[in-house]
Order: sequence, then C-alpha cells, then structure tokens
Amino acid sequence: MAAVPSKKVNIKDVARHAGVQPSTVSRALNDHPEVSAVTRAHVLRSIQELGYVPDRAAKRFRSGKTHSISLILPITSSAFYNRLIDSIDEALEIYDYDAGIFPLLSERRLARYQDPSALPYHTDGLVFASLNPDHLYRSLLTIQGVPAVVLDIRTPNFDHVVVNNELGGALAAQHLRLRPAPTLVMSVEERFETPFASGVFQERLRGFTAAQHAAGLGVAPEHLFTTEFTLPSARATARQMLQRCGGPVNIFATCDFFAYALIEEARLAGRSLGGEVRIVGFDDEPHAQELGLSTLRQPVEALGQTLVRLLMERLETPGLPIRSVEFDPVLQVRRTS
Amino acid sequence: MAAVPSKKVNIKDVARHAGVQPSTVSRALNDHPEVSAVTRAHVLRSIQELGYVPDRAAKRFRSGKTHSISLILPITSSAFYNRLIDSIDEALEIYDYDAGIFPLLSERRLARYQDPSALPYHTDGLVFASLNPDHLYRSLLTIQGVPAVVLDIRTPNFDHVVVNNELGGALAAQHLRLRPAPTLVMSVEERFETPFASGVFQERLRGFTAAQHAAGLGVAPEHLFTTEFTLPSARATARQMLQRCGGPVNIFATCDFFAYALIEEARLAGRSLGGEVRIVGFDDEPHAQELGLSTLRQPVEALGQTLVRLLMERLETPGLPIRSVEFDPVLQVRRTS
DNA sequence: CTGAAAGCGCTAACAC
DNA sequence: GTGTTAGCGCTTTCAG
Repeated sequence: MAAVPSKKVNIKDVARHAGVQPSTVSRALNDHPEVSAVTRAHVLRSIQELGYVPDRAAKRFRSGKTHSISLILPITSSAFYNRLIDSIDEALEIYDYDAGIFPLLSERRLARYQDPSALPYHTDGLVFASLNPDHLYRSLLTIQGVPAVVLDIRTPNFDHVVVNNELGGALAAQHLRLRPAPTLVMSVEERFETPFASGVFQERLRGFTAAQHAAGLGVAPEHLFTTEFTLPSARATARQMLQRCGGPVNIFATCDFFAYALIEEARLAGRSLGGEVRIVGFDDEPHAQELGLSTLRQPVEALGQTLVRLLMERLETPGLPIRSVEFDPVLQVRRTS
Repeated sequence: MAAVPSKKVNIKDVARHAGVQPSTVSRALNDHPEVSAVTRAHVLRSIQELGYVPDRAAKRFRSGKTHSISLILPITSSAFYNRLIDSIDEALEIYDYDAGIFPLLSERRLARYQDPSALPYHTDGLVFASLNPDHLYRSLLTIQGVPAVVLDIRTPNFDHVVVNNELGGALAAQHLRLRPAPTLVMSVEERFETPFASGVFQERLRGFTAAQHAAGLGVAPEHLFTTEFTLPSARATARQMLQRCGGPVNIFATCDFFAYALIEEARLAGRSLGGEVRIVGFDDEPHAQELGLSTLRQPVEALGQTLVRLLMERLETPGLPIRSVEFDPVLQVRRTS
C-alpha cells in the first residue's frame, strides 16, 4: 500500500511493473480463461503493490456496460416502494446487477433529469415505478440508448408491468357488501397535469364504484372523501368521515396509509373496528398485518422480478416487441372488516 | 425527428451534416464563447435534425466530470434523511450539481459497493451520511479518486460535519430536571461490529447520563430501555415503560420515532402528556410540531449546506487539509414537557 | 473563429 | 497464452 501516489496509476504502469502487456493485465482483471494462473497471480500482485484501481470512466466507455440499472420512482418513504426496491435488488442478484435509486422528489429534479447526461442514464437500463416516461420528458431522446421498463402504467412505448387495480377495487366492494351499511371511500386527488401521476388511485376508485353500480348501489358524491398525502390531512379527513356516519359504516381506503389514519381515529373515537366500523385498505404494507387491517395485497416480489426479467431480456435482445404483464391483487381479510 | 435510426449518430455525423469539424460541434454544444452565433445555430439545427444525443460515457470519460455526487446513507424512510436529501439537493443547485441517492439497505448492497466500479463511485464526489467510510470498506482504494465528506462521524480521514449530540442529551436532562420525577430513557442498541452504526444514539444517551450525574442524579440501569427500530417493538417498549412508572414520569427518547410510540401509548393509557408524563425527543421531525412534541432540533439545512460546501471546495482544491464542522442542537419546548 | 490532430484508459481483434 | 495494434467518442490543445 503506497503512500499518496503522485499520480494515478493506470493499466500501463501495472503492465510495465509486471513485465507484460496492458491487454494481459486487462485479461487477468476480467477473469478471462485464456490467461495462465502464474501470469494472473503475478499481475494481481503488481496491482496490489501499486494500488491500482481501474479507471471507472474508461472501463465503462470501452465496455459499454455498468452492470447497474436505475430505479426512478416518485418517493422512497413509502413501504410499498421500499419493498419494491428490495425485490428488485434481489431479482438483480442472479444477473450480477445493481440498482441506483433516483427519487423524483421535486420539480427541480425533474428539470435536471431532462439532461441526457444526468446520472440516472449512466446505467444499462431504467425502471420507472409509477411514473410515465412519455409524460416525464420533453423528448424521449433524453433517455436515448437506455432501455426502460415501466411499473403501474400501461404504455404502448415501453415494456410494462401493471396491477389490476380495478379488480382490487371491485374485490373491496364485493367484500364490504357482505354487511350492508353506508359506504364511504377515502382517496386522493391525482393531478394529471403533472408527470407525477400514475393513475392507480383513480383505477382503484373506478373499480370500486363500477362494482357498486353493478350491484345496484353506487357511490354518492358526498360519500367520496379526498385528502392530501400527509398524516395530518389524512387524520383530519378520517375524523370527518367517522363523524359523518355515527352508526355502522363501511370504508374503502385506496391505500393503507389512509386506512391507518382511519384506524387511529376510530380508536380515539371508541368505535369498534371490524364491527361498527369496517375498513378495507390497499397495498398490504408491513404494518397492515400488525394492525389487523383488511387490505388488497399487491404481489410486490413478483412485480420486481418481472420488471427485472423484462429489462434484462431487453438488454440482451434489443429488438424485442413491447411486452405487457398484469398481476391480480388478492384480498387479505383481517380484523378490520 | 428521424424514425428509429439504424445506428446511433455521433459527433462526426453531426459535423459532416453541418459541414464543420467535430471540434466545432463540441464547442457549440458546450457553450464555448469563441464560436460564432451563425455556426452555433447551424450546428444546433443539424443536431436537431439528426436527433443527436452526446454519448454519456464518452463525454464523462473525456471530461472527467459528471456534475453529480452520490449520497450514501443507511435508509431513506426516515424524515431526517428526507430533509437531508432536500437540503443537499437545494445546496447543490448553485453549483449546478445533482445528487444520486444510494441507500445501504442490505448486506448485499454493502458487498456490491466494495467494487470500485459500482455506480455510486461514478460521480464527482461522495457524501456519507451516518456511515463511516473507514469501516464500510475493506480497503479505501474502493473509493479512490472520489473525494468524500462525512456526516455524523468524527473521522480523521475525511471532512466531516457533526451535531453535538452530547449537548443535546444534556439539554434534555437539564430541561426534564425542572420537575423532579422518576426519569427513564428509551434508546436503541447500536451494534458496533456492523458498519451501519454511527454512534449518535450512544452520544445522546451519554450526554444525558453525564448531565444527570453532574446534577447528582444518574440514570439507573433499570430506567434505561432499549428497543428495536420498528414500530411494534417501539410501541411494546413504550407500554412497558409507562406501566413501570404509574405516577409522574420524565422520559428522554433518543429519537422522535421512539417519542411517537410513547405518545400513542400514553394516550391509549389515558395519561396526561406534559403533565403526568413528560417526554423529550430528538430530531424535530415534521410530525413533532403537529404532535406538540418537545424535542431537540438538528439544523438539517445547515448540515446539508455545509456538507455540500466542503465537498465542492475539495473538488476545486484537492490538496485541502481535513476539516471538521460542529453544529449545536436546539431544544424546542412544546406541549409534551 | 474554425480546422487538424492528438489522446484520455481501456478492451478486443488479430497475430504469433 | 501472450503481444501488437486499433479504436471507442469526445474534448482540447495548437495552428492558422
């Protein structure tokens, strides 16, 4: 281990030190089978002695590969995306790949990511989670040359994996109908002008409403409550909803986060969960089980695996036609319903 | 906008199309002042027509710059790190830089990040948040050539920014002593064998304990409760603590997350917050204000700004000596104490 | 203001 | 099994 080296040592220095050619050093480093064990050992020792680290930029430039992909998503602080990150990480292992996480947390980031040489595109492939590349970019040239797959959005331009959210809504409706009672929905208003909307909440709501209509019931406008995606707003809305219906009530929350707010407020109000107040959420986040929340489980592991498989196939075979894979959510009945 | 181009168009194609030399195209693209307005316009039009996108890898290889840095942190799902990300993002703006987020969520990631050509090191600089590069790597050669700064850890090898956590603990102790009562602490056991420990919780605890001792009080071992970093564990521990002391009690939670659990359990048990049960947390997360939690505020914006400044200075002037900056936390008294 | 040419560090043909 | 050589696409001297 040398002290501060006066200049960065490159592959030529190593070659000279080991008495071989740069190509041999390269072969030894990249585990080519044609290099003899003795030479390899010799070269590796020179590398050790000189403290050589291959130039990252040159390596990538020449080989054209980074062995990593970028995961572009709206936020990272939700349990769903954390599970997705985990499942993608795991699925990448067998391909010897890595994922960088790029949360699109602000307009500023969105603006910077218009630049084709922004960091996320310095990888071999892209996964867009709940984000539509068709809307994200002024021109798709931005991500030119980097294959992409999309989660949660049906797009004709990219491989995509979606969950049948309408079915999820329908399953919730069907289940809650087991006990007739005033039926409320708690959802969020997605702003479709922004590129940050995937439409999943609308789909869940639509599935629920359609199923209610099919059963001759429907959802009255005053029974539909929308909230912001923050704890205080969700709590306030939940309180309002529970005050509106004093007696037995059924509630469909379009995500578990909203359901949590409902559970807390119901408890504070002393209303019996699963009896007087019945709740079905969506996502099956980790807390859901502890809290006994009935909810719709998304097959997150399968989503991650499929996204990775589609992307890796496309890396290997660029000319592939666009593929679309759909998964069904599954109703998990627990104590709140 | 051409259809699917048979082959990727490069700077030579653009030059030929525009009737100039590659160097001129490069100059036009990189806003060199020496190129005439007419030529620039001409070149830009060719670029448009051909749908040219500069090769990311070649650009970086040649220029040696990515205009981005990597933020390496333990998790992303805590409010503190989200605020840190925001403040770093903001601070980077004036430098025309960008940050990639690399959460070290698993042993697998840690293992992959031993590779010097892993994605995080394909940037111009590194910020380690609550993570010690000295322990993270088998050899620091892994990050060779990429300047780094560290948050939360005093290390002789890197520029670092720390918060005086011991002072925070002492301030909490001093404040809680205003009303004499049995005094409990809720903390976490940091495992120092792993590279995932920064030591901040120990520091907070140490500061608290030292201050109590100095006041002739001390913290009895049975008054120190440790928990896991999960909601159910925190809730269970909180319940235990409140059951242990039926009457007036003072509690120092070494982070707001634990304090939330205490608040919820105190409410469920019908104990009066700020009266019978007094709580001081640490971090001043966003919820803290809504909940009226007394807590120690970390100057997150200043931390982010300072980290960025130190890193940018080092990028400009590689030979700089190691610098250390310390910030004091500030006690925010609200309703829980 | 623009052209010509060198070269960044590495990998991969092609020889031998 | 190793050496030789060309070249990836861009930026940056140096001329003119």
